[in-house]
Amino acid sequence: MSQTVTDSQISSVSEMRRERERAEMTERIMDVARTMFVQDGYEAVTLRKIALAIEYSPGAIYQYFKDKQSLIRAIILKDQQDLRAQIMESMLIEEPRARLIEMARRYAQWGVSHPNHYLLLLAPPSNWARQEDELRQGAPIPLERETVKILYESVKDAMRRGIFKEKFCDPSLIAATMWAGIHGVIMLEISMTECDRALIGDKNISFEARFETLKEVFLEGFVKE
Amino acid sequence: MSQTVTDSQISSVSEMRRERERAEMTERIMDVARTMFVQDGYEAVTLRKIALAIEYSPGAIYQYFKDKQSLIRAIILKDQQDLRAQIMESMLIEEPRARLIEMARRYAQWGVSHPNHYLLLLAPPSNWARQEDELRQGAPIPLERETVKILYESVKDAMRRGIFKEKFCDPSLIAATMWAGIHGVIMLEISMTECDRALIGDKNISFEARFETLKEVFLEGFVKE
DNA sequence: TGCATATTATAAACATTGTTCAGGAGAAAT
DNA sequence: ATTTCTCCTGAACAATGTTTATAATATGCA
Repeated sequence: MSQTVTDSQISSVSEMRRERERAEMTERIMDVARTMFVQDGYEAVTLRKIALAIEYSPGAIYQYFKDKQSLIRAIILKDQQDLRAQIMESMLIEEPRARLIEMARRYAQWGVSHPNHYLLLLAPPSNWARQEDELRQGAPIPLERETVKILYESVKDAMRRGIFKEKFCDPSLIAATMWAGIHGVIMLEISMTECDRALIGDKNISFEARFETLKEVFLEGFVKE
Repeated sequence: MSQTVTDSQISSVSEMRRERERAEMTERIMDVARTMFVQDGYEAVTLRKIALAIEYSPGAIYQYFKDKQSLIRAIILKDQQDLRAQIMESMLIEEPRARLIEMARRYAQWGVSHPNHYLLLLAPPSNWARQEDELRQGAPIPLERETVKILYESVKDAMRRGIFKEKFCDPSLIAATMWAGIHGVIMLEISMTECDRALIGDKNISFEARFETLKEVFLEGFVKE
């Protein structure tokens, strides 16, 4: 019944143990599922395979997760705390340009090293029902989207300090465009095959080179001087 | 047996009719499937639903398409001839900057108006086996990727005419970065929900505004003067 | 025409998914 | 000791893509 909700009134001691064992089991399922997911993507995470790996029956999983979608979401959500932490670290940088660059770099690097996570976030299967929470007005920002918010705030901050050319006066537009560029570079790296790359020039362009170029363009395009 | 291969030796007249009826049936299946696909994405295209719509049994479809994946690929491939034609039209523009801008605009507009096609191209389900043809060296460029090639050629042409700043000397890098940006803008439009948009600023930013901003940045960043 | 052959559609099955549910086995609480 | 609650299982269900034996039909040819 109570899925992720931790009952605040914990009385007896055995109840605490149950709660702990439940958490352990939840984590165990997630770990097994994560391995499959990271390796082979969403379809590879089969409830029966998980059940086999943890030596339980398929139905048992439903006591810990509402359905397959929730399970994957839980995994991604957890892994994204790492992303959020990484992004947050770049907030320590004072100089607005350097901070934005660092944020972008960390974001891109996370995306490239978590391709399946990233793909599922940006292009979820069309049969995924939207979570109701996300639609509700005034709901807390879903963790998986918070990083975008942070980027936006940093852009606003940078604009306040007047580093952008005057013609770019809308922080939302700047942030959106920056995000679009970064996202594109990530996708280029994630889902482009050797064949695709050949089309665009024989040379082996590294991810870093592409990121550097994007950085240059955005600096020359957005930033003063 | 012979799937898409049209036998070159057509002798009798009735054989021609069969061939024609076969083509008609193929198209009929594709049309029904396309409607579902455009509306609700890949998972919505159910062989049984198609069979119901065309009033045949599910198995019948397998005489016209190897499997579901081939069917969808055929649909996308066909629709992309339209994209290719659109892109090609911008080749008429002589002035390299204007041509690149026009190409980008047409590409982006196609993507936005064919979201499911676009998503499937850029982020195919992880269980999709790569077609062997695409891997083969020296194979003809798959139609779905040809547009990227055209973009690349136009960038090379523009560079030959010296419109880019000297620091950007690799056409592949420029093309890749441009494509990344355009792709990002498309994805922003396609797979961003109202909730996501709210995070990045309250205003309702239109797709056109985002495209314009990207154009500005790239012009200021890449192009001389 | 009559027969052989090739094409095509069907119905039924199969395998694999996610998911549900009745019931049982224990532990916990009383 | 009895009740209650939690957890797990095994079997089932529904929906999917896909295969196959079989029947129907059309074609080609004598």
